[in-house]
Amino acid sequence: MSNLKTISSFGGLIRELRKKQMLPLRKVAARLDIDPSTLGKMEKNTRRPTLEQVSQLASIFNYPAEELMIHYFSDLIASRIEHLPIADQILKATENKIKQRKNNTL
Amino acid sequence: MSNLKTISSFGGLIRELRKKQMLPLRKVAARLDIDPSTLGKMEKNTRRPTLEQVSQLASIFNYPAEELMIHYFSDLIASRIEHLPIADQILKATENKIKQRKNNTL
DNA sequence: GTATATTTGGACATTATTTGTCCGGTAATA
DNA sequence: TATTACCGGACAAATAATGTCCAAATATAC
Repeated sequence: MSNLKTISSFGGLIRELRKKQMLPLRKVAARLDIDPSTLGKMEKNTRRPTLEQVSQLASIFNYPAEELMIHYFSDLIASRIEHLPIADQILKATENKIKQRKNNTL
Repeated sequence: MSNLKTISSFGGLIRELRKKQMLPLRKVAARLDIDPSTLGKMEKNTRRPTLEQVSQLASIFNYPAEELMIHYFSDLIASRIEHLPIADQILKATENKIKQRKNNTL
């Protein structure tokens, strides 16, 4: 039940992964070289990890880094625009811009 | 020729709008209460306006605020992820999350 | 071609946001 | 009950975003 469609947040996902391996925050936090409290906040989506921490987490939990990155960035973007009525249009426009810019530099 | 599909950047758009009205940076900057240089950078996409400045620009140029906002946010997001090979998947995941969260709070 | 106005870009300053710590309280577990 | 884990708020440090100033480059008007 933990694929991109059912797990909705980065924090929820890494918490699941940690629980599955029966690790306390303390242990994982030590490997990331941060305070357990900070990691706890990441799991509650009130703090964001750095990109490097995202890779480290993927490696610690032996989880595909790419998928974790997708969760990381989509959370980041969603948090920024989900409250707007034009969120959908923004995403479409973004898609178009990226396509267009890619073509222009080929 | 200045619709969402052909104009690719926020800066390019506001520059076009300003030129169409034959206004120097100086004049528009004065209305935004910022240095002309800052506005110039916004037009070159090396500085971002605040959200309030986006509305002000819409009003100054008599351009639909919503559309300008779409340009603003899509530029913001594109700049952050366009260099990634997984950009597209991120956008899809974002879309899904937003949909899902909207349903969960209905 | 000179004078004037506009635009550009870099160094620096200011402010806002993000990330992290510390610590005291609460909840769960042995 | 003792121990371990987790939570959450106040504060601190680091980073990023926004803005200014100024001098050089460009364009426009005379």
